Amino acid sequence: MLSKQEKRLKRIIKMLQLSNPTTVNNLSSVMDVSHMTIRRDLDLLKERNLVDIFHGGVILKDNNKWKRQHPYSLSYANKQMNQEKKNIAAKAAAFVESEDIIIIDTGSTIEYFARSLPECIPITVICFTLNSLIYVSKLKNANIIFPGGYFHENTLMFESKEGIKLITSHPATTAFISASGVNLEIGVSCSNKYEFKTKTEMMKTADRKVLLVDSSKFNKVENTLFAELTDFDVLISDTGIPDEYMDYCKTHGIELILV
Amino acid sequence: MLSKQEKRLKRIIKMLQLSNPTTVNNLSSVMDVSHMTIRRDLDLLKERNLVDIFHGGVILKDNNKWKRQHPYSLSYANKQMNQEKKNIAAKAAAFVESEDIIIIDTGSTIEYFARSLPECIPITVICFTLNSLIYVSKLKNANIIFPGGYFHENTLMFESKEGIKLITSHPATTAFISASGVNLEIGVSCSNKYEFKTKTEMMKTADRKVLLVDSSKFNKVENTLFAELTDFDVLISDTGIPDEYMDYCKTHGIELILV
DNA sequence: TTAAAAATGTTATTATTTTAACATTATTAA
DNA sequence: TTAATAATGTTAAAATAATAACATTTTTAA
Repeated sequence: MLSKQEKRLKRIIKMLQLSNPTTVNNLSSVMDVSHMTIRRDLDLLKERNLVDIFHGGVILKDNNKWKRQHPYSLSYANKQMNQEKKNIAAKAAAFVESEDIIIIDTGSTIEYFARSLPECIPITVICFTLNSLIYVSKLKNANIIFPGGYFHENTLMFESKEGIKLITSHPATTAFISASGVNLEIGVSCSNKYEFKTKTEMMKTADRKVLLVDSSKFNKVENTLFAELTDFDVLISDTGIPDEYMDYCKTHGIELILV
Repeated sequence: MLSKQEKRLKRIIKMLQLSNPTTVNNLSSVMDVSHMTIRRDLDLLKERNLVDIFHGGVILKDNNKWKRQHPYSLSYANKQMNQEKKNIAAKAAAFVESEDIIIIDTGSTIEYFARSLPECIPITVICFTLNSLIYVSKLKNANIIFPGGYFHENTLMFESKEGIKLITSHPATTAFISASGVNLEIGVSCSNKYEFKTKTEMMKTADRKVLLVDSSKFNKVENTLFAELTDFDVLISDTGIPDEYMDYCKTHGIELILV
């Protein structure tokens, strides 16, 4: 026999399946318990990873949503910064203008960026990861250039000498680049050696360099250094970055955007 | 040209597609407009029946018309021959052996072939279409080489000079090739001029050439001729092919397999 | 049954969001 | 260009929701 509370939890889930999301007030009035009881129930459901709570209500989590919809996405180890990444990506998308030739890097933030690209202005997109390609290829307004090469499963990236040549011969107006480590003294780094050539080539050819990194990457150094922070024109991150980086950007003329 | 507001509306929908629901505050901060502007936008979207508004935020209606189809498969004009294509693909997959380096062509039959590839022997796959890549990239037993280039939406194919070089520098043991026209006198043809270089290069470098075509393609000639029938070592088709092709294969030493 | 524990309810305070009125800025058409 | 109009921004007051502390009820187990 289920406890009263467990029965309520089941009923909440059922109600959510009927209309998602719903409000604390609605649940409270329909189930004839106080809003505090509902809130405590929701806290439990949240702990069990079944719902998300927002100001005023709840939404049912679709746990398999990610896998079902996007089987080619990276299996993100750290989903902690997902909202920040999405916001950073959305901000970056505003930098894309009509007739731009943009080149985009690897990583989950960049995948979100690819998913945020405008659909109403003509652009050319150079990309070299499968996860981004899947979204970019849907754009009706984009020419797509994919410098191919050898496949790396962990990043879903392709790279080769020939691919580098394709990048070199198509100078981008803006490069949107990610990193797994950003350090004032040491520089900007990534996790895989094979990324180096592609990253540095993007940096060389692109007119404007935009770095997209969430704040969790700051003060870290990963195994492959590929740029100085001053090599970038724009840095987009979230408000969690250390203060010294704000000062650094100011004094070194890097446009800093925090979401 | 869309108005600023319409652009914002599109962007709001996009952000919702990334994370649903979302808050007025989040939208306002990411898009750098006041919350009142967002509220007015949301009112519009609500009027258009695209979203629901609740205290604090918005949720995307799941009947929304912005949901795009997944266009990673070719929109097969002729689904008549689908079963034949699948059977042809399955037969062809039996030709793949351990340590093989195979290169695979464009088209729906080849997509079925990619989906039929063995999962238990180590192979290297060279492919250059998005639809095949999506299946090949799931294989745990395959090294993948993707000669990149410019994207062609109708065939989901990529091609470029640099891609050709990658093909040349990785001679395949077997090439699995498709065609949209097979004609005894004229030869084997495809529908798009841009396929020519890639197809002829595959033919040149591969040790063994296998042609996969269903019987509906016989006696047809499409605009770009890329080979003679005698250039192939194996022809896999279905029992609907004209008799003269059977004789031809016999007299010209082409292994003919009908499913 | 009863005391202890757990669950639920009540209330006031705090935090957040909404609304509405008006100011400012951008866009449009003459 | 200017005047008119539309779009967006600002602000303060009103409405709603969240939190926390404590009261009450229900459940549990001796």
